[in-house]
Amino acid sequence: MKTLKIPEATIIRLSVYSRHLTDVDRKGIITTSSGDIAEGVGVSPAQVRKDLAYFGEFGTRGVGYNVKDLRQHILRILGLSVDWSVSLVGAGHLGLALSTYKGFRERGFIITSIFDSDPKKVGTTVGDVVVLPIEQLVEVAKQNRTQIGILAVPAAVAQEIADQLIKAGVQAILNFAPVVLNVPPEIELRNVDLAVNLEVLTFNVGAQRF
Amino acid sequence: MKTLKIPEATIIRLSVYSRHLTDVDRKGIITTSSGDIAEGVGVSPAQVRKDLAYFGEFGTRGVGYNVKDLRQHILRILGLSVDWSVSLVGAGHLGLALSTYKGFRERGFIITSIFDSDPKKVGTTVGDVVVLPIEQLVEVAKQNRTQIGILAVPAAVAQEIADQLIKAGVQAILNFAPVVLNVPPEIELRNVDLAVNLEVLTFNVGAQRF
DNA sequence: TAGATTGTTAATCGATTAACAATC
DNA sequence: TAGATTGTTAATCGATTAACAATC
Repeated sequence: MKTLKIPEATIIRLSVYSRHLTDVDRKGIITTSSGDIAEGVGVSPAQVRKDLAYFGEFGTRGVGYNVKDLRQHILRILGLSVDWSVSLVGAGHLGLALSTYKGFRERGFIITSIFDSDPKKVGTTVGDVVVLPIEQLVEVAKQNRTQIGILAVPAAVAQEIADQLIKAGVQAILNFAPVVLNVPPEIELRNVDLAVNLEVLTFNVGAQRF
Repeated sequence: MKTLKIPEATIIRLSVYSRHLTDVDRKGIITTSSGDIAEGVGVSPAQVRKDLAYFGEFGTRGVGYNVKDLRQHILRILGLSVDWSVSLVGAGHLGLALSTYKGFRERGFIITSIFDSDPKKVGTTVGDVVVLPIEQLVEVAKQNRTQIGILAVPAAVAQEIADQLIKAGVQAILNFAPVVLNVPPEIELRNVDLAVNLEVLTFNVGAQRF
C-alpha cells in the first residue's frame, strides 16, 4: 500500500472535473482534452494532467481522453462507484435543504435516516424518510451500517452528536456547525462554515488595504 | 498600497480564530497566547503568530494577547467592523436555512432583500424580509446598495442571476449552485459545493487504495 | 533576574507551472 | 509524415514549520 500523498486540492478538483465531464457527456461529446477540461472549469491544462497522473494514465497522446471513460475513472477514484449510507442529524431548514438536495442522491449518497431532538419534527416525513428521535441515533445508525453522518445541528450540541455518530460506527462526518470538533484520527471530518465563506469575501472586497 | 500577497488559508484561519476568541472572551478570559489559540482551533502556535504577523503586532512578548483587543483587530481585518448589505436569491430550503442562520447577523451580514421566481413564495415573509419577485432584483438590490449576493438557486439559472446581481452592483457573490460561474475579475466569488465536500470525505475513507 | 512568549528569519515542505520527450 | 496532446520531469512558486533573538 503505497501512500503517495495526494493534495486535497487535487481531490476537490477531481470532483469538479467529474461534474464537468457529466455535462460534456450529456452533450454527446465523445472525446475531450486537458485543455478543454481546463477551460471548462477554470484551471490550467497542466494542472488537469498532473491531477490525473496521481492515479494512472487515462488518456491517449495526440488524441485526448474518452469522456465517458475518464468520468467513470474519476468517479471510481472518488469512491463514488458504490452507494454510501448517510445519516442526517438536524431536521431544521438546513437539514431539509440537504435532504432534498438532488446532487447527493445522484452521486450515490443515500440518506437512510434523519434525526431531530424536537418532538414536533419527530414522525414527520422528509422525502421518504421518517424523522426519528435523537435518542435512537446510535441504535438506528448502527443497524443501517451508516458510513457518513451529516451534522446540521446547533454548535452547542455538535460535539455530543458527533460522539454518538462515532459510537454508531460512521467513518466520516460532514459538520455544518460553526465549532471545532474533536474526533479520533481514523474518522474523516470536514467542516462547512457558512460564515467563514462570507468573511473571506468581505476580506477580499477590502483587501486593497493591505 | 503594498499588496503583499496573503494566503487565503490565512484568511480562513483568521475567521476561525475570531470565533474562538469570541468564545474565550465570553468565558471572561482576559489574556491568551498563540499556544492557547493553536490548541483551541487545531493548528500550530507558529502558524497563529505567522498569520497575525501579516497584519501587524498585536501581542506583547512574554505576555501574550489581550483577548478583546485581538478579537477586534481580527474582525477589522476581515472587514467585519461594518455591516454588509446582503441579497439572497432563492427562497427554497437552502435559502431559508441561510436567511435564518444566526451567525450571519451576528457578524454584520444583514439580509436586506430576498428574491424568488416562484409566485407562491413571493409575498411571504422570511424573518422580517418580504420575498420579492426575481424581476425586481436589479432595481431593488441597486436601491439597497447591496454589496453581497448569495445564490441559492438551481444550477441552470445561476449564471443568469449572477449577471443580474453584478448589474445591480454587488461586489461579491457566494454561490451555492454546483456550476462554474463566469464573473468579471473585480467581482469576488466563492463557491460552496455541498457534494464536493462529501466526495472529499468518501475519497479519504477509501484513500488507503492509493 | 528568570521565565515566558512574541515577532521574524531561515529551512523545509508541498503544490503549481512550464517545458518537452513520447507517442498517437 | 505532420500535428496534436499526453504523461512526466524539472523549475518555480508559495505556504508551513522550526528556531531563536527580542523583550515583557
